[in-house]
Amino acid sequence: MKVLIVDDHELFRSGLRLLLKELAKDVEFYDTSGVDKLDVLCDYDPDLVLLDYHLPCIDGPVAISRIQQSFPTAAVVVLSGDDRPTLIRKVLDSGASGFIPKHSSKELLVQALKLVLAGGIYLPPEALVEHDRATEQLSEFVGSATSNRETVLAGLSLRQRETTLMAVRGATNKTIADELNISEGTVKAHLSTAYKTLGVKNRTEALLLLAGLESLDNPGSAHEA
Amino acid sequence: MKVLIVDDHELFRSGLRLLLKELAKDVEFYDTSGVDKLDVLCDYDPDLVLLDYHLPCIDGPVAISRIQQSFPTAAVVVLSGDDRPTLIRKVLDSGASGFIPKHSSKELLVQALKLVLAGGIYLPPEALVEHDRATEQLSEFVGSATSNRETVLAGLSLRQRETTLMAVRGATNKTIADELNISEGTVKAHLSTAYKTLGVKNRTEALLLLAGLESLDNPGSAHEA
DNA sequence: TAGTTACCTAATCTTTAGGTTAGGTATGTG
DNA sequence: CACATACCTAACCTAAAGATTAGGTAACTA
Repeated sequence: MKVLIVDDHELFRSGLRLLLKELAKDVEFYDTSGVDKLDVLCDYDPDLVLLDYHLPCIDGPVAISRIQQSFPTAAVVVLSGDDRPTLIRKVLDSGASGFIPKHSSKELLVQALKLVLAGGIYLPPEALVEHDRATEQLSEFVGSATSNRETVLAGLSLRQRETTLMAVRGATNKTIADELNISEGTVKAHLSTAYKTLGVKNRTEALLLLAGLESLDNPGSAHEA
Repeated sequence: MKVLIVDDHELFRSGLRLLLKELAKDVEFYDTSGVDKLDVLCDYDPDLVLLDYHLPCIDGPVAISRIQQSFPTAAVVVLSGDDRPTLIRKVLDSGASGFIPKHSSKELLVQALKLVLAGGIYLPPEALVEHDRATEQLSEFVGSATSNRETVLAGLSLRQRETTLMAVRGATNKTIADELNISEGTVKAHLSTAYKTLGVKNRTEALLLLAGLESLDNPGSAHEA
């Protein structure tokens, strides 16, 4: 296996080399002090790149993407003394397969790297600490909720849309009827045909569909990837 | 090392046992089909708990926290066939140390578990797919969806939780009754009291509450007088 | 012990939801 | 013109949902 270490501290590089002997017997090392010297290594083709995030004179994410350009098949793992969640997130979003704080134990480092080489992504505990309150969260939820919404509702007529949306927000048929100044029977008819075109059986399922939660959890009737 | 496997499929449990023989020589297994049987194992004290997320009749996050109560020192890893980012996030937020999609390779599973046991957290690649798109906007949507869920459901009894969760996922009273082996009347009674404590009037409102969407707001062209 | 509380159970009755059919209008097309 | 289509309307009738009442058990308390 070929490993490339990118770090400007010679001492750290050699320490890392020793450490990684535990990863596998047949490790072939190459290391460099900066990303700007990658061109020389164009035929090296490493399986794993260990990158010190705080290189002088180059931005971390830029370094990551430059490495990925040079070695598309390599897994990039970032090492850093700074383990703030924001940074970790940034690194992973830049395409790295792992983030390992420098204060990690030897065992953890080795396991994390093995994991990455097995195709996984390593995320240190610190990355999650701040999550709840702090910041980003994916809103594949909101995203798909609203976009699903538009596309799915497109197949409905005006009255069908109106009644369905109101029903799905908790209104009773009676309420909807009053609101729209039509009879309750009419509301039911609209809902019925709307359900049919949406492929659902009742307002609960309609809500699940429109909210983009095929299931609130379980696979029952979810679409498969 | 002691490993506890919680899954309702006997076949999956035994397959997993075989697989995990590769993890270490001195593995001591115990497995069970449901979280409700944990009391029996109170003196077992596992190092690692492998949990199937989609257990019948129990909410995933509830299962996780119940396991953590019973075995505070154990690392909980969730296995699931469903690998949507929302779910993964939910699992990690519930305190699990890892999420492993069931479609993962044997190697990846083993490495991920080693990693978790070394103190890390494993996150599958799928978890990051959607991130870029929505990273800035941390859906207090999902956030409040899950956390609301826990706190709100806390006020319900076991049966009330079960029936409510099933109802809210689109199941009919009849289906719920069959699933739980009780009469439809009983289901209705449970739901009725659940609604009362939740402060809602029907399953649609319950779903809106639990999903954290007070408002599925504003359609492009909804109500018009 | 009796009394209280919490929970699961279930049958009843009322209300709400949903399916079906059908009439009305306003289009567009041969 | 006759014909078809799409949509809004609404009155049925059945099915599902929800409220109410009530019996039974276990645990806890006076």
